[in-house]
Parts: sequence; C-alpha cells; structure tokens
Amino acid sequence: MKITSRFSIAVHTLLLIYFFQRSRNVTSNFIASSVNTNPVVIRRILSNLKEAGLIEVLPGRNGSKLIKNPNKISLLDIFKAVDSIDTLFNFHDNPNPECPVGKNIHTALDGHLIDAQKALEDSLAKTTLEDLIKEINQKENLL
Amino acid sequence: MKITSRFSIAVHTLLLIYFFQRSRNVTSNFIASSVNTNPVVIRRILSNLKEAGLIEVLPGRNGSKLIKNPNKISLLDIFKAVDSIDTLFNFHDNPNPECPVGKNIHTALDGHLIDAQKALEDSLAKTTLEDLIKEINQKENLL
DNA sequence: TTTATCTGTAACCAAATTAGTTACAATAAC
DNA sequence: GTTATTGTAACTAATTTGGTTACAGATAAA
Repeated sequence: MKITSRFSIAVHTLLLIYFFQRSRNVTSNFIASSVNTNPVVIRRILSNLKEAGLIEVLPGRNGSKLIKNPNKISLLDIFKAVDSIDTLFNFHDNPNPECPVGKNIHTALDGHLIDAQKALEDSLAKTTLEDLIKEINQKENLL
Repeated sequence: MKITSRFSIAVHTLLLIYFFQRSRNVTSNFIASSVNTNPVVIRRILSNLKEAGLIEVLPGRNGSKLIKNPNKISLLDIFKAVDSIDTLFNFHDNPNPECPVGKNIHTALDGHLIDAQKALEDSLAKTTLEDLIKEINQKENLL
C-alpha cells in the first residue's frame, strides 16, 4: 500500500503559494489548475496546511500565504500535516495468545517497525521547502 | 495511508514455520489459528513467500519449511515478498507543464521521496528473522 | 484403495479509503 | 449589489483489503 498523493499535492501547493503570493491571489482554483485536480481537493489540503500552522488562508478572495519561512518547513512537516499517520505499519489484530509466537510477535516486531518509520521520517525531515525552491529556481534559470 | 497487515502476518508466518517445522506439519490452517485469520489469507501469503524463495510449501499435507537460514532473511526481504511496492509514495498525475512549479515538481521532489523510501528499506534490512527468534526465545525462557 | 487432509486458485463480498464532484451558506472585494 | 472565494457536507466511482466459499488436484494415512 502506498502513501497517498495528498502529500505530493501539498508540496506542490506550498511551492505555488511561495512563488505566486506576491504577484497574485493564490486561490484553490489557481492551485487546482496547476496540480490538475478539483479545487475542493485543494481546499481540503489547504485546510490541513492551515491547521498545521504552515499557511494562512485569507478570507474572501485573497488567496493563501505562507506564515513560516520555507527553510523552517520540512517535508516531514508537510507529510504530517496532510497524512496524519500515527503508525505507518498495520498489524494484524488479535494474534493467538495461546501460541508462543502469537503471544510475543507484537513485542518482538513493534520496535523494529517504529525504527523503520522513524528512518523514513528522519529522511523527510532533512529536506525543506527552501531546498525545493532552489532546485526549481535553478531549473527555470537554465531555460 | 498505511502498509498492510500482510507484512506483519508474513513475519508471524515465518516465525511459526521456524518454531514448529520440526515438530509438526505447519499448515495454512495451523498458521491461521495463530494469526487469527482465514487459511486462504495465509495461503496467499505463503504463495508470496514461496515465490520469493524464502520457504517451500510441500505438496499434500506436509506443511511448509524454511529454505533460507533465518539470519539470511531480513524484514526487507519479507516486506518485498508480500507488499511488492515499487514506489512507496504516490504522486499526483499530470501537473500542469505550463506552470513553472507544475513543470518542475517531479524533478524537484522525486529524489527526496526515493531517499525516504530507501531509508525505510535500509532500516528494515537491518533486522533478520533470527533477531526476532532470539527475542521470542528470550521472552519465553523468562516465563 | 479408499478416506481424510491440505494446497492453489477462482470467485465473490463487505468495509474502508481515495479522488473527484456538486451544491451552497458565509464572507470579502470590487 | 454583484462577483469571487472559502469551508464544508454530501454524494459517487474506483480501488484495495481482508475475509469467505467452493472446488479440483495432490498426498498421507487407514
């Protein structure tokens, strides 16, 4: 099973807000046309990003603004904002406690699953929105 | 979104085969009663583990056996056997190429997503079935 | 050789999740 | 006042998951 596209859409959304917030109102419609989806899908994600304290969504028709410095917004922050996973790995319910394996499987495995999830999260934490902004600026200037 | 319980069931299954293969036929029914699910669910996973070269499923009513040393079977091997994910992260389709962000988002983000997936996999690769066997033996001896 | 057991697989189901959609009240800009 | 936008509810279609029944084919045990 996979991590949903809500995450990549959220990153895309924040980049659009960063690049366009000074020149125009960054509305859900504008974002949707760059992401290529429905504006309501974007509004749901904007709602998550607002809740996480990464953006403000201005009332009326004023679009959204970043309220944190891009170098303070990591991919992990974005991931947690939109995909609020507590534990990445599912575990089968109620293994048989009469069995030596069933009785101990949780204790034996849980720590390793937490480690793996932490490794994923630590990796995401290393990259910031600013890093992506630089990469895009570089690509655009090369043209 | 989460990683399915197929993974934890597969680990449970391999541990059962290890601990019981000498004393009884480890059948899908026996495994299912320890995992607490339906035997067909187990057979599907046994099929994956066989395909991955981790076990042999003996014909008739002879159960399954490990065909690799537990210290050569990592959690990553098991994960890949049952959850065959190519890319862990979904990415939204067809971002708008007319937009500087839409045009570059894939290039900017893909590498970081691959890094994060690799970090998860490297972590899973560190633990072997033997490690779990030791942990269970330790727990059982303490009783 | 007959009977019981087990695997492999197809077919189906219910529940959950996802992305997408329509609709509309509330709000602010123009 | 009119228009544009947000926030949210409600609905849909598609997909995935775990569970289930059914059964042909293979093997062990009697």
